[in-house]
Amino acid sequence: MISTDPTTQVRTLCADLATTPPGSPVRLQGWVHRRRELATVTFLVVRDRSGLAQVVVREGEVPPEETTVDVVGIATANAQAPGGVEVTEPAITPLTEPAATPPVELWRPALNASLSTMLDRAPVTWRHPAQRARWELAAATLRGFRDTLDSAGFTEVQTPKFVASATESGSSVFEVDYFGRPAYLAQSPQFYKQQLVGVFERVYEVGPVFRAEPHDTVRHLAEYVSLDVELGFIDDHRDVLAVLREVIAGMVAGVHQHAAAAVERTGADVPRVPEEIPLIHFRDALTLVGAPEDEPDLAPEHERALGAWALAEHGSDFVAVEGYPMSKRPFYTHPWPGDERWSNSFDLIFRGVELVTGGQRLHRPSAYHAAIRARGEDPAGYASYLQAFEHGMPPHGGFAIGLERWTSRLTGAANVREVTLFPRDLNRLTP
RNA sequence: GGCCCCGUAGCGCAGUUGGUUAGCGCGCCGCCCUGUCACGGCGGAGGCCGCGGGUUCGAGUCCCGUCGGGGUCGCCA
Repeated sequence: MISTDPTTQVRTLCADLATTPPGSPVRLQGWVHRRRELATVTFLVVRDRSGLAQVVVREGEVPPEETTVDVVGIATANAQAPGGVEVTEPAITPLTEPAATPPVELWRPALNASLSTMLDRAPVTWRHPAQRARWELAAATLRGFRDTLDSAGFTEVQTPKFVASATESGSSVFEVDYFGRPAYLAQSPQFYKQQLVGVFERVYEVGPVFRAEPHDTVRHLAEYVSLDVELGFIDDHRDVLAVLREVIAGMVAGVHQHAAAAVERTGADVPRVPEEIPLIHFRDALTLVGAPEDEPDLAPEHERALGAWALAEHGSDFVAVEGYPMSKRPFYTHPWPGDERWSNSFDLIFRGVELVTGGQRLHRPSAYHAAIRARGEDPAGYASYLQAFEHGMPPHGGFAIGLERWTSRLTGAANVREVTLFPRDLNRLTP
């Protein structure tokens, strides 16, 4: 006896229908992806998190596209059905009111909508299977990131996003009203992750950071996801680079392991991570790209040139640049031993875009006092942060990866907004 | 923020040197079609041409402003 009582029928995922024995009772739950109404039969394509399934309706109305439905029927083998199995003799129960016509044609293989439409209609446009796959790549990346660090003895931490002072790297911050006094949204977890190295030795954090910089470009957001890592008992920044290499390899493994279908759907070009990421000193990088030798930073054009060089010379999608000028780095940056014009810091360029910044930090309290005074500031203003160093800190360092930049390079998206669920930028605060 | 380009129907677009009823494809609605899979056929509805001002007998079209979108540079993850 086939049960048609929805409360007693176990749910079958659409993707599992193809392997369901013919004749079995099944229950699908999902969205009406598309109706195809013919003279004597209506094909109802149901979409759930796993994929699509075809339901054959011989009589009665089918709710409009995007309505959520519960379908109880029989798995039936049919050579004409996509995947070879379809659901027949269905009892279709809408789970909500008939859905309003979607603003875009979600059932088409490719979503034909401008970026502005995608973003304005994000709650609906993300439903498109190809669109959703982009975020699945990000989610799989996060799993790989966490798996790698968890198994290397790191502790995941969560640090405050309300902070008392706006000091750090000088980038603009958002001021908020914190119970009547000014506070700021954290532009990075830098100070906290360092303090927690004093507790856990090795920490990482996945969380939002906030930048009030008026950068209106394809690779800037006012809020983005930062993958932060910090670890103690290192010799110098190259130990940090070695960890970064393992973390990136773990992210790539995570994508392959958890999002193979999304890779195929998006056509993502998942990089191979070389055993040794090509490493070049900042001053040599300037020479290589033909920039003036007193240039304090690499322009986007130079980063693209370096990316092209790494690919041509080393067959690598990645290149690390070490030794950035101290003058361009934050006060906690450790100088290059023997030549204090340079720093023990690095950037990692992925396919021509700056993906990671990291390096060795100062760890002696005396060095912090000197560095802060050298910037014309009073160490007293950093008292709560400096506690960690005064009470004993190991040599340490770390890095931060921009998630959206990673996924945009992975998918070839021209704009980071394409791979951000609900982007926040200069003009956009909704949806 | 500087510079360049763009705002026309739900979506994607066309619209000639300024000219009177603003078009196309898809979607949507109705009817038809023996199993489709981007189904197919016939018909229909749907637009203050982003907003404000100006030039002109006349503006979707030209000019100014403004808001929004895209790109690029500075800067950054």
